[in-house]
Amino acid sequence: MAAISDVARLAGVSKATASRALSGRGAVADETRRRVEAAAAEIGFIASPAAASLVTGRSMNVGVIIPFVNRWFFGEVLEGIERALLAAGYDLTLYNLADDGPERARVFDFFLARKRVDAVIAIGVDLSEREIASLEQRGKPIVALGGADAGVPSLTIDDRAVGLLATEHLLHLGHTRIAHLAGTGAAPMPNSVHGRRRHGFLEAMTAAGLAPGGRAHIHETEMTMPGGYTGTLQLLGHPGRRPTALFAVSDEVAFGAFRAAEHLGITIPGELSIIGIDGHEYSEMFGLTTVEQYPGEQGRLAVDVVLRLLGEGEEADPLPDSGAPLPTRLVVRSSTTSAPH
Amino acid sequence: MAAISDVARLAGVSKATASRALSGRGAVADETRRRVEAAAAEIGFIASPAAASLVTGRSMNVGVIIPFVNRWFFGEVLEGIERALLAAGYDLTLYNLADDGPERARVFDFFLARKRVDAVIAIGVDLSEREIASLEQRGKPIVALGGADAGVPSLTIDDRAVGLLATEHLLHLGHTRIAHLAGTGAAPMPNSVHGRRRHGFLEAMTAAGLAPGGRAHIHETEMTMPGGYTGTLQLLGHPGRRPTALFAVSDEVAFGAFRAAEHLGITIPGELSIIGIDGHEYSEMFGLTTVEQYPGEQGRLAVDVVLRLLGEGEEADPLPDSGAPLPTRLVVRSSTTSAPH
DNA sequence: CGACTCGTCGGAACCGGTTCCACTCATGTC
DNA sequence: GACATGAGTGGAACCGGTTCCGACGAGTCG
Repeated sequence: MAAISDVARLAGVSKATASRALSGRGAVADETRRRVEAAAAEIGFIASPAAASLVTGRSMNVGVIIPFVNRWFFGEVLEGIERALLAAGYDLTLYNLADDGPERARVFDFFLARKRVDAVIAIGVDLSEREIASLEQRGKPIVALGGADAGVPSLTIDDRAVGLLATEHLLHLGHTRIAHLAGTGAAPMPNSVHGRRRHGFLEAMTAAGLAPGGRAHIHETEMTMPGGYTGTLQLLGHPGRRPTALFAVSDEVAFGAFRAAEHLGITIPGELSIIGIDGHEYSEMFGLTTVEQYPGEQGRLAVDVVLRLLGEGEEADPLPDSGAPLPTRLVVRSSTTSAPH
Repeated sequence: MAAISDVARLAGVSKATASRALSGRGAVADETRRRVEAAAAEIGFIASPAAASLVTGRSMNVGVIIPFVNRWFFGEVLEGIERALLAAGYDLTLYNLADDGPERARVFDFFLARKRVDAVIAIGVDLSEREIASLEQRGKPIVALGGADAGVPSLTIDDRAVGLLATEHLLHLGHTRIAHLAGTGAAPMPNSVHGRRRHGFLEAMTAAGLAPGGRAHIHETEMTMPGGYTGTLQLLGHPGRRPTALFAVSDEVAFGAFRAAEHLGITIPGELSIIGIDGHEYSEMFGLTTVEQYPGEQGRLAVDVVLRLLGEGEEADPLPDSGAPLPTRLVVRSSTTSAPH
């Protein structure tokens, strides 16, 4: 209701001075600033973002594109981003793009094309060249997180190395019959997160002289607990020599494997060792050995990069080693042990 | 880059007519409209939301306050809201307010007080009177979902009835020693979701003449899988006559109970029946009997109410039975069976 | 045939800030 | 004491739409 002209009148200054006093830009005498601030407080003045945005061209708002909110990794990233953005005075506009349906085009061509977001953070989505070009042409920085995007600053762990590390952990324990529960599309999409983890697995197995003949020991499944459950049932359910260790592409998948093993009467880690990836909140409860990553922190980092790209906090904090993969850590718990015999 | 004045010039009309043609408000000849639309398409005109918002006072943006994004119920609600809002041409600005820290005041006094959101949807948060007043005074409709908010339109299931229903299911199966894993704060906060479910439990037990003497059969725990795990260990871990049935305040808590039962060597449902609440995506995998609710649909409904409050689609769709509790459904699976003997 | 209605359109004000530019005045320098 | 310097301030333009109001022409009616 109250406009800056009201504040100016009450404080006995011009609109220009009132604006300078409240925004902190430009020179204003301390005494004047105090008067303006007092006047603003008195009438409960709150600046209209629309008006400011209209003239400055900046909306103090960042768009976040995310394929799921209900998967642990994505939820954590989102929380981390939200916190960091809020602290910097930015709003977060959420776009949940699960599939590549018509909504996706609408989001890019309408919602994101307008001058409503200053930048875009894309989590785990592969941006097409057209989409990237559309945003960059409008001067909107893009930061990718966990995707396989070329041409835009992107933050990601080294999924290949992580797959290698997890598999080597099992190899070091003496396992030779090791199965991998991969994410869907891992084989046909070698550059996806799933594909890179699968690659790390194969690399370690090959190096150990255990390259699986067929693909018998790799099973692709959805990245969920039920996916891990049914995948494990199929992997271990048939007779014959069973694997003694299982590398699950994510902790949630590993949880499903726990449940399947229970169902099949297989003890963990006695008859089956299981390792996952993520450092899921629940992994401790399961006693799951895992390679941790830190999605909340990754979200915060993505915001850092975005803000720098927007010209904020220029030299405040040092540049993060751009290009360097994000940190991970092997955490050994009770779900992995030496191979039987 | 391109402004509406450019479109107007190219189409050979005034700014006023161009605006009318593109926004659909006001009378414009069909032929003129086509010319304007062609001109807009030619130069890739996209209206600036800030400019429109400045004069109309509407931002086409709804704020959503949510305490967690990584709990199944909340994530599903968020997805439902996002989809519905997007379809209506609205943006969704996310505020993740986990605790009642200083951020909360900042969100209400700064972020939400500005003219940036047209309305607010609050999920599972108890709004203070001051917070409600602050928003309503600025003409911003509020819709509450799953909270215990008085004074604002609120959508919720009948948690007491759900607790009653779940407990009666166990009673009908002949169970008499029934434990309840309640959410934290259920007893001191009888109006919370946890409190109302607990109340339904007690009501059913009392009606069956089984009112628990002490509170031995109720254990409060965090609303997560690890919470259910440790809670169940404490509930069933000590010697003596164990409960034969467990009513978990949520499916996630129930999942934790499954894991704890496995750990204790208790078979389900042979030695322990378990029922949850939610209709969690994973409940089928666990074979969990549960009282389903439909958070995605609830989110959609909340958007319906908000849009109506904003004066959109006034009589398009009929009013939902305001005040009537949201639908739930008992789904019996393999985790519950008749009491032993 | 004059008056009136109605559809269509243009001019101009306006939303609420920010910022450029010009101006004043106190201070410092030679 | 003349002059450059710079902090502090006000006036006014401006961002890019929307909408009020009035004008104009065509069709209708008495």
